[in-house]
Amino acid sequence: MHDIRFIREQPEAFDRALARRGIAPMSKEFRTLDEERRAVQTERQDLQAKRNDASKKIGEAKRTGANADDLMAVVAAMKDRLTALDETDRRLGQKLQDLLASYPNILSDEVPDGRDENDNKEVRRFGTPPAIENPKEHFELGEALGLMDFEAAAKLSGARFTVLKGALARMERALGDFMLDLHTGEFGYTEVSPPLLVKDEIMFGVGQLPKFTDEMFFAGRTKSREALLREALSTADPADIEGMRRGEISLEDFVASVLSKAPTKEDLWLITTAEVPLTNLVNNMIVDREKLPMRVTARTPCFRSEAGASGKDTRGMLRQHQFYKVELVSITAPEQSKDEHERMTSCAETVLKRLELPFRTIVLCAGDTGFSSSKTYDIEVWLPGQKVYREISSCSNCLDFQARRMNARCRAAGDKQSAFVHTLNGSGIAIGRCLIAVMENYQQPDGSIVVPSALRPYMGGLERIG
RNA sequence: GGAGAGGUGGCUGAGCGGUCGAAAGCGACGGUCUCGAAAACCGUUAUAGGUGUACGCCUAUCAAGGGUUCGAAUCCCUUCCUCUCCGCCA
Repeated sequence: MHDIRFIREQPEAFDRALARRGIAPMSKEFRTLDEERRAVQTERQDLQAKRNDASKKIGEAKRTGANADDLMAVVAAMKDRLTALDETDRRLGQKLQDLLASYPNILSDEVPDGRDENDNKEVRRFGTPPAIENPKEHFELGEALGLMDFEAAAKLSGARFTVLKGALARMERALGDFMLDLHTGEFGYTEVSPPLLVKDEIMFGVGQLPKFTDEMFFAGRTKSREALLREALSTADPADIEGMRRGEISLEDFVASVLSKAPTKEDLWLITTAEVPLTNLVNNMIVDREKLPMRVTARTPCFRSEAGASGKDTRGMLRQHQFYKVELVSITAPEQSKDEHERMTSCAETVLKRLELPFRTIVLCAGDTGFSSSKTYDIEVWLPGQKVYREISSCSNCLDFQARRMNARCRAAGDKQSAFVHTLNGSGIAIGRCLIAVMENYQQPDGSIVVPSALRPYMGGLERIG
């Protein structure tokens, strides 16, 4: 969500920011709409002031028993205009809000120009890829061990699901435990166990709604088609029903009209990441400045439809509809977010260092940076089976972009002025992909997998799988 | 799922058609007093937006959104949330 005052005061800067994302200039439209709305608002408020004044006098007159007919006539005369202004103000205000919420965040100056992932810049590298002869991919290793079952998963849920068994199921659990212990024990994050189903406004707060419904799963409660139909019909305009009966309105138009007015209340969305509930912990709050930065972490399942990735990564468990991830979220005061972003990224990197997995960290270019983010580091882990670095963590500084959508502020004790907080989120890290990385990097010629020493305490001392 | 009771400022809690952005108490902050503190006393005590160079003025907000009315915290409708009892349930 953008700040209309920023656009009003620095229209060129706003247009330049859009240009970096490959979006045509919009400041003119914003300013026209803004001026129109403020004109309406001013007239409306003046009229309201007059009405309030007259109403007050009517009250006094009635109390003393005097005649108030003249005054009442004055108020009645402005009624139509006022109603029209109310409506216009509401409409323009909504239009402005929707427009402000539909453009991506302004990129940091530190983000390199570029169109897509090919233009991302490496910032550092850790470890060296192990020399493995004829390395296998994780699904080959897992299936051979009998601990990874894609057929069973397909039977239960279709494509893009996995059944893990035995030591691999345990390793998944161990990885999450290890990460949570690291972040809470050494980096000061507070562990949270949040809801996995959330409301519309919560998805809006992090920028997931209204634009990205395709990526999400929806948790609707079952209702019969009849009930749904009756519910929709109950909102139909009687004039439309009559019109359709007389054949003046086609069935198609009638249905369209009913649906446009039908209740839009949704049930709940499955979270795509724990960022959603964790960031929204401060939704619609004014937080004490002294309590910032606030650092929280959670291990949760994540649910993604992967609608835009058909055909990509279909083998194995690299890209799933459901996977576990440990998420890091920081809520900071505005001046803290830049340092916090570096700190958070290093917290995520530490996970890979402790597991002794080779990785590199890149900064995403303008064209590859997500909607809500102003700057994003991706951490990519080495996968010997594919011989490439693959994304395993993404750490973003959203500045006040999400805070505006959520109305999340902070205020120092004794201060009058409040400010929007800054929000940051990062994977710390994706558990499913981490499991893959461990399997492939620690694979042995006989198909067994050595357990990284950092993980052994979490697996009852087990040193090798298979 | 059924029945009922509610949602008022940082908190407790009055108000139930007019002068109410809202009594009172608590808390917090400032002052008097004191060597200092406590007590006592006096005072201050929301947020957002519009508008003007400016002390300022105006608008909105008593869960949210509509409506009735000259006028709504107060009346009506819808939604959300909380609590109590019953049923069901890991």
